[in-house]
Amino acid sequence: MAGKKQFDLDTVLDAAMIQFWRAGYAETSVDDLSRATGLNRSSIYSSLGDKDALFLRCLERYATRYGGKYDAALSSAADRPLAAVRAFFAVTLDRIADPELPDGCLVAQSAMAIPVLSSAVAARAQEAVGFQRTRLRAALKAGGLRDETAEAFAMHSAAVNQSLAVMSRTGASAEQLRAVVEVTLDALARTLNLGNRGE
Amino acid sequence: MAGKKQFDLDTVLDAAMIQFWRAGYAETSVDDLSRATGLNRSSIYSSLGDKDALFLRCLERYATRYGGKYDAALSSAADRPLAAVRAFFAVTLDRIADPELPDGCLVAQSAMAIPVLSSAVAARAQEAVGFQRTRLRAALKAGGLRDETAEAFAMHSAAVNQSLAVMSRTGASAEQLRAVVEVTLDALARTLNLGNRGE
DNA sequence: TCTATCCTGAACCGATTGGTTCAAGATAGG
DNA sequence: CCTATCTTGAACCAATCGGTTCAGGATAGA
Repeated sequence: MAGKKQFDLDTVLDAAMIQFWRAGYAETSVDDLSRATGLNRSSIYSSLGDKDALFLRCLERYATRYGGKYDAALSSAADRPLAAVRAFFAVTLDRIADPELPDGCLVAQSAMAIPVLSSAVAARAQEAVGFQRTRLRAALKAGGLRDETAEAFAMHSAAVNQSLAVMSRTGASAEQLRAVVEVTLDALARTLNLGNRGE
Repeated sequence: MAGKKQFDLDTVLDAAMIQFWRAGYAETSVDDLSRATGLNRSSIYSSLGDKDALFLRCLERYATRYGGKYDAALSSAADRPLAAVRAFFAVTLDRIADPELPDGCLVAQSAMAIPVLSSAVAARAQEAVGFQRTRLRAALKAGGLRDETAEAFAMHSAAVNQSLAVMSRTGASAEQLRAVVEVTLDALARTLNLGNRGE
């Protein structure tokens, strides 16, 4: 070894991720990334690869970080499915409420841009959206919902979760976003009660 | 007058609108617009203004065209609120199902890009999202919902409507999108029944 | 036919895009 | 101290960006 790394990789990746998150792939130039990370252009290429590779890495980082939180929120679904889904949405609402982070959602942002993304990036974005549906479906099944009902609610909840990203960018307040979620939670609560009564 | 217009304005505007709709503002160059419309670069500038003005015009066109359809769908809300809201979502689902048109939604697309749009365009996009909530709220109130309930359902329905744009871009099937909507419609149906029983 | 009007293609502008190269400087291990 | 390794800034590249200009062709009314 020799000269040590003169920047913190985690800090740099976070800065790049936030830049992509805020402005999107197309509206982020390598110069923007250089400014955001404080790294020189040539350092970005030598240390992090080209724009596509870096974006993919940021998408991965985002999916891993928040994917973990979503999984944790849903972990209690078998015992208390309603509270679990509420916690699921709280992950998104808390993230939006955090003034340190941009509004919106990097995955939703990328999903909207799929027609103009490279196939590798598009596939990864599509996969990330699919994961949300998968973890919701598993949680809802564990919570006692019939297969088709779980599937429908998983799809619906994943969609509503993405919609929060859109609405937050239009300046929707925290209360308004909560209202969006509450309608879904009410519907789930009634469906769960129906199932309990039926057995 | 002299030399007649050598292109059909409606056709050209539709082509430009679809280009923006598919690729978004940032990923659409004036060259792309030239190719999509068949018009020369200089013709675009002299006849339609610069990129910003043209985008604004396309956004206006989009909002007017589909705004009218949404209004028509909701017009029967006083008599049959559930059917009206179902028709509201059908406007979006039909549009997504149309193979002639891009997936997604120009308004949702623009809303996601608000942080990097010019203030005039951003304001217009924000306004367009607000209109959806307003027309839904008015329809739901006319349908007999209490003010707060109408407000919550309007917000929720507008959000779900936007989410269809995101989900359609990830390759969601028509049945999956219908499932997303059906959960919302079920919730509305039960809320409407509750109100009827209460009086 | 003449002429005013409109549209066309092509060239041009400076700025910025993603991407590459390289000499010079900083650093830590030997 | 010396050297191998890493980072840095700056220059450079071709391509494209949004935007402008202009000569010439096409057209319709007079």
